[in-house]
Amino acid sequence: MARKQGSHSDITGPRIHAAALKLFAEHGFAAVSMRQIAAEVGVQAGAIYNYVPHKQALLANLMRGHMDGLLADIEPHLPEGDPMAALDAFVRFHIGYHLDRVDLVFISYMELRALEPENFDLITRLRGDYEKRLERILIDGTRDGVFDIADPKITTLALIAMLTGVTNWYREGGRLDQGDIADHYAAMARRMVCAAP
Amino acid sequence: MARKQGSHSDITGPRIHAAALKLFAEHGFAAVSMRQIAAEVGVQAGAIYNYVPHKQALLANLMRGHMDGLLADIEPHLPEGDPMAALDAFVRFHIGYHLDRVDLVFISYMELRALEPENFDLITRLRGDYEKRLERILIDGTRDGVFDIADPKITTLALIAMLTGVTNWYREGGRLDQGDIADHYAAMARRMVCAAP
DNA sequence: GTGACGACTGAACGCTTGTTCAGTTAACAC
DNA sequence: GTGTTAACTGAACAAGCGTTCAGTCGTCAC
Repeated sequence: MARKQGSHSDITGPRIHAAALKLFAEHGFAAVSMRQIAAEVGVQAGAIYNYVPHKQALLANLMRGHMDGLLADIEPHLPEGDPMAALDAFVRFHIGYHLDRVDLVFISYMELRALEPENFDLITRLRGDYEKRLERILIDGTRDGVFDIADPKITTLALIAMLTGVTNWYREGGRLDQGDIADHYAAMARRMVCAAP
Repeated sequence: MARKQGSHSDITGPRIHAAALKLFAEHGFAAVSMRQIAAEVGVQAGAIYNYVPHKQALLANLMRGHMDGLLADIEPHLPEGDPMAALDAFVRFHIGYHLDRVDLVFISYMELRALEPENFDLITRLRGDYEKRLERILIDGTRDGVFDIADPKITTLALIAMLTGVTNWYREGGRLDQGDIADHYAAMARRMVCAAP
């Protein structure tokens, strides 16, 4: 038996990537075999190679898609000219975007080392671009005197680590919903960048 | 040829664990083979089984040792009765301890999922114990009115994520040394838990 | 000098890995 | 109805996996 019913090329490709995402997040890139991914889709391992040249590309595609989406989506979310509002917007965007894509975030942080140098450099550069968005806000706010920040680079990294950490413990249906969480983190972020009393 | 010179049993065991630590941190647990670990030590793969019953135990030993050390070491570092001083001490201890053990921290966060349920539960519980130390400080400080914290649980998780994030970018000989970094993070932590101006 | 023992080798075990490819079949164009 | 093609199977490939174990050989106690 070969094709089962109708043409599947436009649906199998995404399904393979979705299965890979799920399994990579659950077990790690190296611990997942092409056969497991194929089984999740309901297909033989060989079929995957109609859509992807090798296993590495599966991971690279997922990460690349994640970073591209992240950079494209944040652009319209950041108001110009008001650093405090921009920081607030960044926090809420970051938490919302990441909580909606926990698996993607997870593998993008965990499996960087599984990438070949070329892909590694690309993803690292894109992540740097994203962090620059926040650093820009902090620098602008410091220049305007609305923030009091000793080292914008460190504060950027501290904030991003703090925000991304949410994905490690957030569970849907838990004590707090996404809105509550975003409120808390926005408040903490605001305190971090303002002068102490 | 068997033994090369002198008795090695008390040195080979630690060397195997050290090699495993290095390689797990570099490539991930699943991506490292027993033969690679053995080669790093200068021994055949079979020799590892004189020291460890299976690969999984190698990982579990490393994580267990890390968490035990962490919990034992923090105890004498936290002053009683002064939440602000305790928070400061916690921040400095956490950063110092983690920056001295970047590889251990890395695999303890990354490879949790590679543990079998029994080991997973153990490590997760130990980590919870550690986080409780910080949460206790925050709760005490809030009770005493020196902190202003809406949700101690969330602030705990936010602080720990922020602090542990340092291990992702710190490089020895970089722009800032450990002391500078600890100062910055201590200041940020203080702001996070105090009422905004 | 002899015997016991601990530390290690090296080969082997059955299995799984990523990847390739000739062959099969449903769907579509004409 | 025929021919073409896209989608997929299923078997095969060499390589590598974790683990076991009989055998080898320094070292030490007596």
